[in-house]
Amino acid sequence: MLHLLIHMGRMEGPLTSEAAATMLGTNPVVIRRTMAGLRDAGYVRSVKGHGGGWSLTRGLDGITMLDVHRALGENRIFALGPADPDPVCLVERAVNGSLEDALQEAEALLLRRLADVTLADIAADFDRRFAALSPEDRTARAHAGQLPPG
Amino acid sequence: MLHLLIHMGRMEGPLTSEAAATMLGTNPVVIRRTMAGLRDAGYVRSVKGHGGGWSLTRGLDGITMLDVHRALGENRIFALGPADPDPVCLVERAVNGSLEDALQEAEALLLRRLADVTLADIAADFDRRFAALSPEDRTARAHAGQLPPG
DNA sequence: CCTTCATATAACAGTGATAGTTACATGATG
DNA sequence: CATCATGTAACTATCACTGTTATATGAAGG
Repeated sequence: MLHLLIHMGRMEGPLTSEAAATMLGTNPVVIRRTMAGLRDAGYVRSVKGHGGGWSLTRGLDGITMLDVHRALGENRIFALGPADPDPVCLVERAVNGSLEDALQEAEALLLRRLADVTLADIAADFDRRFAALSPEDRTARAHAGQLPPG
Repeated sequence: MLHLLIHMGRMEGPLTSEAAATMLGTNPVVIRRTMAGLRDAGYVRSVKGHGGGWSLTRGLDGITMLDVHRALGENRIFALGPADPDPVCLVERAVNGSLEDALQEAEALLLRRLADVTLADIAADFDRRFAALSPEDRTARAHAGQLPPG
């Protein structure tokens, strides 16, 4: 999804769900479902009808990885977690306590890191990767629909 | 599962899968499946027949939360992750790069924290919680099958 | 108007991972 | 040799997620 937003930041005009679905090898309805979260959070806008589609409401430098993560409702960071969040057994409570301490520290660090990186930073990283390609590769990539920087 | 191991560390004799399943409100076969990982990693041993069951091969201070996590084969720490681990698209590669940087940092921190805590530490935490109970509560808990410390 | 394009959303089907269950084999104990 | 307990295969159930179909709504252009 980050992927799509960055592509959108480099395009003129809106991106249709149809086109986005083709890019990601999925279905337009799936795109709409997912983008709905980003629209509700105010990062993108959707327009119906001729010439419609999805577009950003702000620059790539105004959206962090954390923003996107939250807007997509992906609040579960870890695959681990307490089996029972409020157990009666004191042993279980002690287990949860230790586990949660560790998880919260790691989660806090991850969220800080995600908040540090804007989509513009990722786009700049793309530019570096593109510039590192040989001229032939650059041409091939451009023909494959991957726009060159600028 | 940590739960069970700590109970085992405070019991005389082995714990049957049947009893463990009752404790966790699940099925003996599920217990056997899960404990198999811990047995293969050498933290517990299983004995068949009369008086058989599961027992620890070492003290609770010889097992960390990380040990258990690894032995259970729970290698997926995060619910997040790259959609395509090796994409052709350079934008996707740039996204993966930024995401992986953040994830790896957080994962490394979490693993350090998990490795820091032994099951004996958790058991000690249990003791503190138990000691903090009123005498009546302590009696009630003991009758409910939750052994007092010592 | 009315056709076309595009999103909005509900409803349903497919899919994969995990948990639970049943069944049977094996081994240890008394 | 009966009983207790694990080992394991095979099947079912459940749940979340993805994909699909169908219908409604709204915007643009002729």
